Amino acid sequence: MLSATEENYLKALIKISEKNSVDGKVGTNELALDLGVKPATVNDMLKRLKDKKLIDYEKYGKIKITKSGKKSGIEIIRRHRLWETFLFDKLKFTWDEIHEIAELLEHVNNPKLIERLDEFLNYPQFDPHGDVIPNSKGEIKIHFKKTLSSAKVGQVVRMVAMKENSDVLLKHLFELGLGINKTLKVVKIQPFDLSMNILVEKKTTTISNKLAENIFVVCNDCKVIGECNKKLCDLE
Amino acid sequence: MLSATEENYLKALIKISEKNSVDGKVGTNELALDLGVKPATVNDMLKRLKDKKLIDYEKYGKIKITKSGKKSGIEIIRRHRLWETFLFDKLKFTWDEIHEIAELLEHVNNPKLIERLDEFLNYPQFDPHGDVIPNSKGEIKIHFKKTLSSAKVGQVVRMVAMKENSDVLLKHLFELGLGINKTLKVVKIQPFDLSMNILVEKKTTTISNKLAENIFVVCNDCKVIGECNKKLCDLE
DNA sequence: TATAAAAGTTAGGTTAATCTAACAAAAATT
DNA sequence: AATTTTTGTTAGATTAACCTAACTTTTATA
Repeated sequence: MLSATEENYLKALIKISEKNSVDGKVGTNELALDLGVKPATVNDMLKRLKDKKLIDYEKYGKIKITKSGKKSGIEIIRRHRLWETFLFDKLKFTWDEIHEIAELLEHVNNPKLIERLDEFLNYPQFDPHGDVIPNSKGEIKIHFKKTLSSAKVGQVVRMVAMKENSDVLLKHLFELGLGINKTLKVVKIQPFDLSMNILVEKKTTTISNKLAENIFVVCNDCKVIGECNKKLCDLE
Repeated sequence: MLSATEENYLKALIKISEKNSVDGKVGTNELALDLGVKPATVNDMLKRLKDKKLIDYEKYGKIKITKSGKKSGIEIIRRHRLWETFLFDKLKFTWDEIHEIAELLEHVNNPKLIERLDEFLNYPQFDPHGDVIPNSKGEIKIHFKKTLSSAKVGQVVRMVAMKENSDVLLKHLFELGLGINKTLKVVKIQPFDLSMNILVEKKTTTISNKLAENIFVVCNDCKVIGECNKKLCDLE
């Protein structure tokens, strides 16, 4: 069993090591800064996390999350992103409101609750910010995010995010039958103004190039990678 | 701001003082037993709750919750019962599963979350166990729970609970268009076997006396009482 | 390479929430 | 009324999560 604090350390560790990239190793001060606590506090916690075999760590060395730590951390990320999806899709919160509330809900630890929530939300693959939701096995789909405007005729893509969260854009997309996690096919691109004919849920609509530039999509058949041995997203 | 532990003390205090009835006063050992901690632990906490003006308390005296304490406590009860309703109605958990999960979710403190959840659930008045859900002002509707079989012809009542939670009963009720928070009117009672003709959502159906004995209802126009100066329910 | 700066550690302290063991007060019973 | 039982309190510990202040190691740079 992990405390909410320990869970936050693992989450931060995954986030920072994604950023640092090269070796995925993290420093004490870096962690402290991210978590908003003092380095001395982090130092105490590192001992605890090491005892629980959630990190590899030697005095004055760098921090490296273990397989087991990563597994737990990804579970928290999964919970966070599912709750964000719930708050956005069902309770109609806006982009900027969901993170803070999900930070609280993510620490409610009940596996069946998360499975049922996933089912209720119809197994979403992306949260409202366009980030991948790890599946129940902790696997993460690697994907290549790009704007819809860069898609080719005939391609089937899945919408995962928007460049901005304005009400106008949101409403416009809704009217077109578009939204996060919706799949669409590029039917035709007008050479004159680059406007697109797309097929969404058996209905054909036309969208301007300007709109297409504001929609992020991923290809619809990327690989599932276990245990997060790759970056969470934005991989190129 | 209250800690989850403090919230649990207030909840327990309200629950026990409802039971003790007469003066609504509670003892240290009683509280300790309910919360599953030692009396010494409770004693420490009493000092803290007194400092925060959540209880009235003198050494060796009885514990009495204050207005402010009751207000907070009722808010926790509201959260708990709304989450239970969510888990039952939306995530399809059973009666016996919802309490435990709601015990965790109730401590997520975000007022807007609870308002939105309430709205999403369509402002339910009773949780799946048939207990009243306090409204957003902390007001509690006093009601007189009785079995549907005791209702008279012409009466309009609201279903609030069942005697048991069997799948068979649940499915049967669902087929009849019945369920918690549904309103129904008694159209006719057959003198021979006491079976009832009832009107639910513009549809008339017949239910046996045996079934009617297993359904708890309340009259549809009871008074709203502020600040919980009466028992939560089961008032006669 | 010596030294200054940055990064990391330790020692000692605090608060919330728990415990055990011993004690004190109140209530019940003989 | 005296005594026993129940109830409640205090003192002293523990653990998690935090802090400050002082110290040490590593890294960067003059």
